[in-house]
Amino acid sequence: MKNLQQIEELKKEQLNLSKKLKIKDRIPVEKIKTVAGIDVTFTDVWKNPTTGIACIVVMDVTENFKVIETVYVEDTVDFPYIPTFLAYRELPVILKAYEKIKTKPDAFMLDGMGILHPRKMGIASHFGVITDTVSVGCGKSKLVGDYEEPPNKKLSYSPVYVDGELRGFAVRTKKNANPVFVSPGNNISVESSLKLLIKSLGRYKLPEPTRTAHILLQKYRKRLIS
DNA sequence: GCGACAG
DNA sequence: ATCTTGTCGC
Repeated sequence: MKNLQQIEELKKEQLNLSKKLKIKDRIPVEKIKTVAGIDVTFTDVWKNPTTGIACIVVMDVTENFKVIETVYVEDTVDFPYIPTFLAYRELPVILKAYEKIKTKPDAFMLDGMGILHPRKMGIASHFGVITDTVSVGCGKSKLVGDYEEPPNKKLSYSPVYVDGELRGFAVRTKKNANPVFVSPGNNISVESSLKLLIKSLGRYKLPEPTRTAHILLQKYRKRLIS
C-alpha cells in the first residue's frame, strides 16, 4: 500500500509537471510518418513488487505500418496500480526502453490517458513532458470526463470534457465496438491527437502501434514465464 | 454520504 | 492488467 502523505506529494508533483505541458502542434500531423507504440505488462500483476516488461515498437504509419525497430526491457516494479497515478507504476520501465531505441519516431502512442486526467497528467502526458516528445494517449476505457456515446458507426466520435474544457475524444474506431478515448500527451493539440489516432488505425479497434506492442508483449511474457 | 476510478 | 475457447449477436 501507500500512505496518504506520499499520495499528496505525488499530486503536487503532477501539478508541477502539468505546467510544462504544451498542448499545441510541434509538427503537423500530416508530416508524421513514424509512430512508436508503447505498452507494459507484468509477469505477475497481483504481486508487489513484480517484474514489469515494456515494449516500444516504432513503425511507419504511411508505409503499411512497417516495423522499423522493436525493443523490450524488464525491470522490477514496486508501485501499486492507483487510479490517476499509473505513471508512477509504469513509467520507470518505459523510460528504460525509451533510452534503448535508436530511431527517433515523430510521435509516441501510449496505452492510457494524456490530459484526459484530473490533473492533466495521464501516463502519456507524463511521458511526453519527461522526454519532451510528441505523445498521445489512447485508452480502452474512461478515467474522467463527460461525453455522449458516439453513434454506432465507424470513425464517429464525440468530445470529452473535464471542468467544461475539451480534453479529448471518445472514438468509435470500429462498428459495434466500444469507443476508445484519445487525448494529447504533450506537444500536440486535442484535435491533432484525434487525427493521429485515425492515421494510426488499421483494421482493428486499437491503433496499430500500441496494438502491436501489446501483442508482442504477450508473446514475450509467455516465453518468459513458461 | 455515495459512486467512479487508465493499466 | 491476468486467468482462458468457443460461442452468441450486431
